[in-house]
Amino acid sequence: MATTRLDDIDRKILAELQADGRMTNVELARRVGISAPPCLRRVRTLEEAGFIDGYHADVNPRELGFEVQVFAMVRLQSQAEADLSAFEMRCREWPLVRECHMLNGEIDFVLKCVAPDLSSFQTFLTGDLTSAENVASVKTSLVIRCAKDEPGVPFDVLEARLAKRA
Amino acid sequence: MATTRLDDIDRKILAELQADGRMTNVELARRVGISAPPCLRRVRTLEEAGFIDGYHADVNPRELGFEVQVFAMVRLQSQAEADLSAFEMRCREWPLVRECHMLNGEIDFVLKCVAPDLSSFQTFLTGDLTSAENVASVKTSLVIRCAKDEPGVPFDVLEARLAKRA
DNA sequence: GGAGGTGCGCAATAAAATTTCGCTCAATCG
DNA sequence: CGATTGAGCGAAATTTTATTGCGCACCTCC
Repeated sequence: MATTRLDDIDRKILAELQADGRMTNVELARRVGISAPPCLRRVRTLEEAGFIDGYHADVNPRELGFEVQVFAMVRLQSQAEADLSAFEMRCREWPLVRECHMLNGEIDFVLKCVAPDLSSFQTFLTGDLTSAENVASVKTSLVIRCAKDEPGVPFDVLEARLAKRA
Repeated sequence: MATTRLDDIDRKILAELQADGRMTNVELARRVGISAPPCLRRVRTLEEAGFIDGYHADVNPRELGFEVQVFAMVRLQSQAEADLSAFEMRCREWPLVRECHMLNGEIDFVLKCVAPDLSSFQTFLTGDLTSAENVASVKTSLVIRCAKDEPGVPFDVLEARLAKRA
């Protein structure tokens, strides 16, 4: 496997586990059409090879009192690598920042943040983010609602591409 | 539980499953300090009550040939509810769009997209997104790198708040 | 101070995960 | 060609987990 690409069964495994990460190995094996032992071996291999980075429960922030979700568009004064890295490090330390992506173009970073309420977020925004070293500007937008949230891979697109190549 | 809030054990369960969604119930029970049967009952209850929306394997898009990730900032011509909904519906149908959030402010939606390569993305951008009905403008930014990606709830913040209130 | 409700844990059972091992297929090598 | 070797499968056996069925303890509210 180290040398080869994934086969159909591997891709099915990934698709199934992406859709339901708690599926039992027995059920998974049944769905992809092999028996349990080789199925488990494949899953382990996929994990070790980095195709699967981990498994997580989707915990609903709103239900736990994090009513506010915000996207923050950040521009820095310096885009030198050391300064970019320094900013990323701060983002990792701020618990309200859940995602931090470096972008090309005029915006340097987009952050996805959560907060219990608007006032908590404002405190973070003015006290931490905007006032952090090297931050030139921050534009924020509240999330009004989420129409789709399915991180990961569109396996239907992947299969279509492979079919074409074949 | 239907009436009450979560207790310490419930929050620990959520934190553990957010961190590792495939943990066995036996291990989970050990970590939160109760025996396996009541632990499993609590997990089921949390699932049914909507605190846990699901479980997913993190499948690495790059490893599967989706080299390009893009944030797209979309503005519509009409923000009437029917038009907003119509746009959201299209996003749900586009497999390259993995997330779609409605925002306040001048940008109406932010989309997180993936694609096998730049050319595929451009095809989608010009052929589907930009040319979709009611779309006024789309600004895109390539993701250069991701410094943090931990969707969900910052349980440390949650615990700190609860401690204060107590 | 008992009835009803909530939630725990022990014990038993069912199911799943994991290990072991022999088989098959196919590519490779004499 | 036929033997050899490696990869990968699956049946069977074993170890762990998940799940069910109770009974007990602890509250709360009459």
